[in-house]
Amino acid sequence: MRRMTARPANAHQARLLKLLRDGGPNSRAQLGDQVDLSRSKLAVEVDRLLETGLVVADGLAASRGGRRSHNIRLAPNLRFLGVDIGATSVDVAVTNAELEVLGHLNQPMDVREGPVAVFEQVLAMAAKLRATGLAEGFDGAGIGVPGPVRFPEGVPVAPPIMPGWDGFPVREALSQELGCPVMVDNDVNLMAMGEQHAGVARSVGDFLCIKIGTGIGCGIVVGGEVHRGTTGSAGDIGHIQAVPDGRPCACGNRGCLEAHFSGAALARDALEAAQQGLSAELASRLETNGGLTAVDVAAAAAAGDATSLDLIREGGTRTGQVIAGLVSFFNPGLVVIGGGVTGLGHTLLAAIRTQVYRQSLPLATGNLPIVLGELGPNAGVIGAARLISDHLFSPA
Amino acid sequence: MRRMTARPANAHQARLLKLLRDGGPNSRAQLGDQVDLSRSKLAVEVDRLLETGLVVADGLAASRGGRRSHNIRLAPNLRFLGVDIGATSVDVAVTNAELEVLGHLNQPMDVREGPVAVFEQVLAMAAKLRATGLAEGFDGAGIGVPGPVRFPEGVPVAPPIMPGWDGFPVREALSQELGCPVMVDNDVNLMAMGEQHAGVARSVGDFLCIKIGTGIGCGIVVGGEVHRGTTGSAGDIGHIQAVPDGRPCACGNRGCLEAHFSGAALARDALEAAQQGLSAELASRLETNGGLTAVDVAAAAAAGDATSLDLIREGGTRTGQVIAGLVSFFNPGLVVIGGGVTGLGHTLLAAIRTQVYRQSLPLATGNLPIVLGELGPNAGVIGAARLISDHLFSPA
DNA sequence: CAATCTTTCTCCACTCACAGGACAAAGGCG
DNA sequence: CGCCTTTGTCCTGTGAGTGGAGAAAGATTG
Repeated sequence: MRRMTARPANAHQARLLKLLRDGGPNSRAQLGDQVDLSRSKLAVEVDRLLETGLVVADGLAASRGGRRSHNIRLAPNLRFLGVDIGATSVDVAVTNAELEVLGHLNQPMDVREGPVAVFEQVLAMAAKLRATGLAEGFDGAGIGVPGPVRFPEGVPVAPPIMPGWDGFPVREALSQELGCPVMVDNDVNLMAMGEQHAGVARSVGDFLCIKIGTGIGCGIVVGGEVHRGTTGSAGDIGHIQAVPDGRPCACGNRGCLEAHFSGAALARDALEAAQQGLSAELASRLETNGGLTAVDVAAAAAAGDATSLDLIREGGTRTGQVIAGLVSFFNPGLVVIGGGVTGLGHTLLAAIRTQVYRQSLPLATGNLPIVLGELGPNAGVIGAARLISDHLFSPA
Repeated sequence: MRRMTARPANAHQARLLKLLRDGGPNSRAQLGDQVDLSRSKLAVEVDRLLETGLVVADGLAASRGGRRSHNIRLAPNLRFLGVDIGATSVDVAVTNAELEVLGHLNQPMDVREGPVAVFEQVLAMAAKLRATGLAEGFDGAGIGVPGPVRFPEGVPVAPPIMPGWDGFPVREALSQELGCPVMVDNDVNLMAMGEQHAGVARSVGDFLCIKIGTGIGCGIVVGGEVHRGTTGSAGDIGHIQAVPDGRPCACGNRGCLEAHFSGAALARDALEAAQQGLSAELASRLETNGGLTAVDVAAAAAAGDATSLDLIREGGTRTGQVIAGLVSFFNPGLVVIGGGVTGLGHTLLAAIRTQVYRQSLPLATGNLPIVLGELGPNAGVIGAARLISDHLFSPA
C-alpha cells in the first residue's frame, strides 16, 4: 500500500509535527502557546497539515471553562520501523508517530554473516510484526549498524567488526525492500538519540552516551545534535589506549580499552578465571552452559562471586579512566552508561564513577551526573525511529 | 568619543556585514551573488546599512565591460581591540573591521598578579596603541584568559593557574573602562577562532586546536562553532592522564599531560638535565641566562643538542598519545598545533604525528592533517577580534 | 561617431507571509 | 438568563521580498 507521501512544506509545519510527536495530542491553542505564531497563521498551517493527512483532528477535549478544543494529533496510522543491528543480535521494533514502541522483537544473529543474510532476517522480523496487525506498512525506517557510517549516503565505511559491510548501500537497499524512506546511523548514535528523546538525557544539550556491548562506543551530542565526525567515526573510543603496553587488540595495537573491557573481553576473562579454578561460581556456569558470556558474569556477581565482582570493578576502572579523559576534554552535562552490559549494573557504575570523579577536573565533574541508561534495549530502536522521524518531519 | 552605536537590524544585514568582513570590499552585485536575495531587496538592506554608518560606499571599481560598480566596504574607522592574556605575557592588538592587525604589542606579565594589576597594564597598552593614531577609540574588544570562562557572563570560573580571577567580572569591568562592548573567552578557544578565521583552519568545520604554552589546552570547533562545554571547561586536556602513576601534578593527581609536557615542564626538565651535566649546551645557556625556558630548549635543539631533542621528542610522544585518543573520539578534519612552543617546530610535530598516526583508528587518521598554526602570536588577538565582531555583527 | 552590448543599479507593481483585531461558537457559572 | 471564559475563524492592513522594466554608465564595433 501507498503510505505517507507528504512532508511538511515549511519550517512551521515541521515545528508543529515535532511538537505533536514529542508532546502528544494538543489543541490549536496549546500549540499556539509553544510556537510563537499568531492564531490565524497557526490555523492556516494546521489546516494545511490536516489536508496532507499527516495530522488528524479527532474528538473534542474536555472544556476548561470555555469552548471545548479539538484534539490535533499525528495521524494514528503512521508507523516507523526501528532496527538496531548489534554484533550478536538484532532488535526490530514498530512505533507510532509519537515514537511509542508498539511491538519489539529481538533475535540472536551474527553481523559477520554479511548484509544480505542480516537483512533477510530483519525483513522477516518486520513482516512478522506487521502480521500481528500493528502496522499495515511502514512510513519510514531507521537503522543502526555497529560501525562507522558515512551518514549522508547511509553507507557503512571500514567497519572493523563487520567485514562484508564496507560500502554496502544499506540505505538504498533497505529503502527498496521496504518501500519507504530509510536513514542509517551508527548504533551508538541511535542509542544516544533514544535516551535523548525518551530517556535520561531529555533536556540535556551536551552529553556522552557510552555503550558497552560486544565492543565499546560513545555517542556524542553537542547542542542537541549528534556529532558524527569528519568520516563518521566519532565516538569510536574502544581503541583508545587504556593500558600502556597492555593486552594486544584485534586492531593491531596494545592496551586498547576494548581489549581490556567489553562484553567480549569480559567473557574471555571469565572463561580464563573459570579454567584456572579461581571461581567456583563461574566454573559451574561454564559446565552448565558450555560457555560464558557477560550475562554469566553479571549473574555470578549478583550471587556474590568475588572474582566476577573484581572483573567488573577492574573493567569499570579502566572504562572510567578513559571516560575521565573524555569528560575533561568535552565537559558534558551528563554521562549515560548503557548497552548490553547494563546488567552489570551498579557495581560497574560505582567503579566508573569513582574513577571519573577522582581523575577529571573538579570544574567538569562538579555537577556531572553519571547514570545508567533508562531505556535498555529500547534505546536503539527508539533512536532509530527518532532518526527517521526527524528526517521526515523536516521540510523536503 | 562615541563610537559604533548601530547593530544590524536583521539576519540579512548581519550576513552582509560578515561577508564584507571576511571577503573585503565588494560591489552590490558581488554581494548579491553570495547572498540569495533579489537585487532590489539587497539594495534596500545595503542602503539601510549605509544609513547606520556601519558600511560606506567609496569610489568606483574598474569597469568589467559595463557600468562601474560602487565599492561597498565596512566603515574604515571601525576598530576592534584584541587582548590575549597568557600565563606569563599579554598580547594586545588593534584591528580594523576586516580583522587585519594594524598594531600589536606584547609584554611579559604574570597573571597571578590578579585582574586589577593585569588590566591596568592592558589598558596602558591599549592607550599606547591608540596614541600612535591607529585608533580614535574602540568599537569593541575581545579578551582571552588562560582558564575556563562562564561564557555568557564573561566571568572566569575556578581558574587553576590564575587565583584571584575566580568570579571577577572581566567583561563588565573592561567594558566600563573601555566604554565599548566586550566579550570574554578562554585563550585557547580564541586561538582556534583565529586559525579558523585567517589561518590554517579556514573552511574546516570540525577541528581541534592544541595550544601548548605554559600549560596545554585544546580548542574544539564543531560545525564551525566553538564548543565550550557545560561549565566552560571543555578542552582542558592538560590534566588528562598521560602516564599512569606518572609525575605528581599541581592538580593533585599523577601523570597529567601537563606535568609531563608543557612550557613549564619542559623548562623544569631542561634545568634538571643541565644540572645533572647531561647537556653542555643547556648548561651554558643556564649560566648565561640564569635560568632556562622552553625557548632555550628550542634553541639548543636547533643547535643539535641531543638531550633537548630527546626532551622534545618525548614530550611530543606524550602529547601525541593524548591527541590520539581525542582524534579517535572526536574524529576531527584537522588538528592544529600552536602556542608558545611552536618554536619547537617540526621535531615536536613529527613526534606528535608519529604517535597519532600509530595509535588512532585508520579511518579517523586516514585523511587527517596535523599541522602547525599559521598565525603564531597573532592567532589569539585575531580570534579575540573575531569574537567581538561576531557579536557586534549579529542582530541585537 | 552613432549603434549596440554589458554590467550595475534603481524603481515599481505584485505576491505572500503574518499579525492583530473583530467576531462567532461553545461552554461554565452565578 | 445574562455574563464571563476559552477556542476557533474571518478579514484587513502591513511589511518583506520577488521579478521585471528601465535608466545609468561604460566597452565594443562597424
